[in-house]
Amino acid sequence: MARPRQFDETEVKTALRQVFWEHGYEGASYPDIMAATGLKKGSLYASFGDKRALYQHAIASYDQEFIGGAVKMLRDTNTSPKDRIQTLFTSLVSAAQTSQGRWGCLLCNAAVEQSPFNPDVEKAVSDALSRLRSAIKSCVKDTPADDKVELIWTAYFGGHVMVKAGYSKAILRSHRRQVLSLLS
Amino acid sequence: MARPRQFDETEVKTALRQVFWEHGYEGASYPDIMAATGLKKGSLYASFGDKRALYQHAIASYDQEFIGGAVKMLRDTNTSPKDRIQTLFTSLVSAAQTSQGRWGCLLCNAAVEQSPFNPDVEKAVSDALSRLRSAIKSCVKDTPADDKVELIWTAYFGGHVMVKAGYSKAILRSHRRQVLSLLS
DNA sequence: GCATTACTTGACCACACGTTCAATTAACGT
DNA sequence: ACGTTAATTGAACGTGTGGTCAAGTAATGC
Repeated sequence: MARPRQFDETEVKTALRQVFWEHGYEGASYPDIMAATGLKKGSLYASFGDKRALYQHAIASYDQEFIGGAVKMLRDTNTSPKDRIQTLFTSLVSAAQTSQGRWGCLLCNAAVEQSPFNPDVEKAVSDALSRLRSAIKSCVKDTPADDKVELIWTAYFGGHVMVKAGYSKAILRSHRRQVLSLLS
Repeated sequence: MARPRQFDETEVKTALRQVFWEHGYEGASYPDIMAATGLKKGSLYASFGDKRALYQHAIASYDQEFIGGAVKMLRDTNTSPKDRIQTLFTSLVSAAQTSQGRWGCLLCNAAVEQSPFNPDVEKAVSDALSRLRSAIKSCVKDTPADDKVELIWTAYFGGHVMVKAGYSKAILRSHRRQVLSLLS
């Protein structure tokens, strides 16, 4: 056989997720990407493809880790629907004004800056968003918010816009309280 | 005296708004900007400054025209609060899947792609967003949605994310109905 | 030990970017 | 008619971009 890879594929994908999350697609340059992953351009091209492909890997990693986690949480019937929605919006409060920058939600960022220009991004993003919507739907089923799925859904991503815009945790807490009031 | 300007300043600012709205900050190149405004680089620099300044002009134009218009509408007590909120979210439905592309909301786009990196953008965007929030607040005062200002506010910008993501008018209409149900 | 094979490296490419500026053009006051 | 002054033009600049590739390196099977 031949020389084995000197990096862990999952670690690299996590680094890709991080660097595109922080800088956006166009804002992340190869120097940034190389610094984040520890790989040189050549290795990145050989193993993962061009910049667009790297971005798709970043989206996939975010989808799997964060959207996947949220969906699982929202569908966990061991806790009350209200607790689950509270957990979802608490992650938003945590995302506001952290010391490590305001990254918002990678999917939300990708939707805004890339979906209209890149069909692959559009598909990956809308798939993930729709999955979250379904999870919210199943969570609020048989609650007073049964007929307010889209409202809760957009409120979640609108909250991420506010995080990017620089609003405080206090605003996001008010926001969370108002969402939770729909469920009682 | 000297040679007068051969362009209308307001028209150029409108063109700047359009081109950054469509392509985003980094996505709009000078060829794009020159085509949209009809001015050459030199004139743009002499009259409006560098690319960051052009972007600020675009944001200001959007703020004045669209946010200003929405604020005025929301504060117009000649129509019912519900009608006013309906008008606001009908603009969202119209923004979905138009033939001329999915531009969303320039302020929302600017928040996501530039606010964390450009303090001037951050200030202009959060000012405008806050003004809209105040207008929503005054609109829903003394309605059942009196305590749901942040929810309606984020739902509006979350809706713009969905427009960018490519969702249909039908989804946006459901969304509008759910927002309006808060007011009755 | 050696050939094979895959991974890694860094130099290199063409191009597009935002920006600058000297030269040109055109309107005004005199 | 002319000089002044600002607006306009287009070529040029340096830099950074995403992408390529031949040479070097290291692990495996024989």
